[in-house]
Amino acid sequence: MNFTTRQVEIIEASKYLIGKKGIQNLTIKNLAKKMSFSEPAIYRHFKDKTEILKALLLFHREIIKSEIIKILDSEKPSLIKIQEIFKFKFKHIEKNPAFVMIIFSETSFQYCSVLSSIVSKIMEQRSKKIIDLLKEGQKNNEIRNDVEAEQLATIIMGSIRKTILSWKLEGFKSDLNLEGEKLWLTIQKLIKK
Amino acid sequence: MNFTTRQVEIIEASKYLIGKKGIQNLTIKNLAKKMSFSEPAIYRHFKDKTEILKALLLFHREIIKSEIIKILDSEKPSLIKIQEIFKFKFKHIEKNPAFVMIIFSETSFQYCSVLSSIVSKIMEQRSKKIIDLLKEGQKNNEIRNDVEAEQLATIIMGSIRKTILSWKLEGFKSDLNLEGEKLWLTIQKLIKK
DNA sequence: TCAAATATAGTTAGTGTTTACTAACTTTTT
DNA sequence: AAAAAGTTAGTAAACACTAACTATATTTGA
Repeated sequence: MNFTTRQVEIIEASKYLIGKKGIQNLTIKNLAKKMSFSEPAIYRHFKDKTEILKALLLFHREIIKSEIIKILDSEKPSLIKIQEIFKFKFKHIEKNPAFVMIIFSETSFQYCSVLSSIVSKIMEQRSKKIIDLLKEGQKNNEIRNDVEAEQLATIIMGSIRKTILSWKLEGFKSDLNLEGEKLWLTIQKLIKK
Repeated sequence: MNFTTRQVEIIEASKYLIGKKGIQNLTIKNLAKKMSFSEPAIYRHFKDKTEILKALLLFHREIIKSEIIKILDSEKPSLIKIQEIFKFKFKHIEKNPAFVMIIFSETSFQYCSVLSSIVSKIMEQRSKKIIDLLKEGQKNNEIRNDVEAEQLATIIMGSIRKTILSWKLEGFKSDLNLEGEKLWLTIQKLIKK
């Protein structure tokens, strides 16, 4: 998980390319052009293309993970914590459109079990954290407990994804943070006790 | 939108290939093999590969549309109608795994604006129908009206997608219809008055 | 301290494979 | 007779990746 400066540069360039035209825009040729050196030079820094995508996923996972841990470690009520994770997700996506492409490209990764299992694991870990938070909230009487935390987590994560997807399909036109806030107000009303 | 028998056969074969190994498994070569004739023969029935995917999307859209209209035209309460659409979606997906792949491959279609706009339009139309149903339900005092119908639609559609996605990422192991029923029970509790 | 040795990071030129698609011909159906 | 639906053989482009070479730092040993 320790990357050289050049490796980070290549990861950033990959992010740029994916963000602009999707996964299929990440070719060694385009990457080399963006880095303004030759194609074989890429292979001095990464064994193959899969390693680049793997690095991209892991690099970003760490950034997000540390941010979420910061939120979880605070001494705030569960509902506020969920709200903060909510806000962070939308802010992060708006800043890193490349990551949207990656999030929605489980299908593109299907040919490569290594990558799809990384995406799958990331999603599972996120789910777990949300579920724990919801259970905590239910215990503290902040969140209604006539419904299962697992289902609530599905609803929360699903609606976040859907909002982001609609934003993407509409060509990133609307204000994603605003959409996120509107969604949160509704979610909050539905789940709080 | 009128397809010949051979065209329908090719659409079915495409569905099979995508369902098995994803979009990237749909190549003219594989398609020809599955149809047990030569590659150029495909081009006697479709101008190019994009036309095949377009046909696949439109063909299925019609099937789903007619089913949903049947539900909408009945004289049942809105909440029951939503439940029926809910059930239908899960049943349909379990029967047609290929369609899951297509639903989750907006990214793969990004290179082709024709295809991505079809997917985008299908989603938008579905959204509209759900929103109308929810508004109807709010008017009839079946559904809580302290939240916007648009947001509820996002939550409903998002959580359906998320449930299907988890099922897919887990390798289609769990009972999708059961998951759907569990989700509905929760959604119902959250949205009804 | 400084030249030789070595490791690092780049180059050009090219390979083999896969891809969608076509030209030209043949068989089958109408 | 002609239209429709198939065939073989092939093309051009895109792709990930490699071999072999070169320039540039970095390390090492007298």
